[in-house]
Amino acid sequence: MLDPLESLRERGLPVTAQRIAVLRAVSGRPHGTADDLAEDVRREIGTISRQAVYNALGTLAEHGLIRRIQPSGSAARYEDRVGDNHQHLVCRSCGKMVDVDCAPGETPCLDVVDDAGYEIDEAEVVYWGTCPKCLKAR
Amino acid sequence: MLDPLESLRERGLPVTAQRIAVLRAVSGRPHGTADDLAEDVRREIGTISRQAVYNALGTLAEHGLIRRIQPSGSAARYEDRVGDNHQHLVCRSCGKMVDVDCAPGETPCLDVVDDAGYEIDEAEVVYWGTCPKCLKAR
DNA sequence: TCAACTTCTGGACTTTGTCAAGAAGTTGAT
DNA sequence: ATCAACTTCTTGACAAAGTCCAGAAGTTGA
Repeated sequence: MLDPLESLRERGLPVTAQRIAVLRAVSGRPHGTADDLAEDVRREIGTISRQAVYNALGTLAEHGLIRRIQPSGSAARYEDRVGDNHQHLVCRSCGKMVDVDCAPGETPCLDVVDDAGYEIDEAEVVYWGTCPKCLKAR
Repeated sequence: MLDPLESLRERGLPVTAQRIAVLRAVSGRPHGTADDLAEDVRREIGTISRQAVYNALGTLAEHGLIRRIQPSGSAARYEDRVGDNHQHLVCRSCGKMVDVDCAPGETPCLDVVDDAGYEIDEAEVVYWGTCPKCLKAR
């Protein structure tokens, strides 16, 4: 990914140690939860408040530097792969999440028969299944 | 929908007043949260514990009598339209959720390039946007 | 009617996240 | 380098959604 500092400057966001560390943490642990990331950040810069982590994640997501995913029944997760339209595959049994690429060029079912007057801006796809490990354990 | 009592019997589930009432409540309030439904149930049968509501919702969902949807940043919701592959459209601003039908016959992007060894059983699609009311309010 | 099993109740507890107020840091202009 | 204006961070309280547990009650099939 781009240099965190540059990424922030580019968008006119004030640069803080917390934001840089959070950005690095997301980069280093794709699909991490806010808690996971807070731990990583603490390992890097000593301490950070929970609120600062949520603030940073929220701001970064809002400005398109990271992407927030929230699968059913689990805390929100974050990743820095943005803008490439990949989707996610989640194990029902252990919660493990992996990236999947859709058939290239195909946007999944974006044609809605009746949009009920909504202005649609995003389609989020989550595939549910069982991961190899959990399949074996059955 | 089918008679609640019959639906439970068919699946060999013990029939309890709570389950019947929860099933009815889901039927009568599509996209309701556990709390919404608990209120409806109390109106019908007097009292029910929170745990019983969660138990019933969990069991019913597990046996395919209802479907659980969990949009980002909101409590889980339940509906009794099952088995017809419709999807959901959620307002980013007020959280209102409506059903949408995909182009008939098309299963959305179920061809995954690399399934990472997972056994995929469901693709969940959530459309994000702004509802007519919130569009007007801007 | 009875025994075995499952579910329900009630309360404590956990997780995930938000709110608010004051302290500290960041930025751009001087 | 310094200063004012603004934003962010810290701390602690709070809230929502759900889970865990143990004992009471209900359900089912024999």
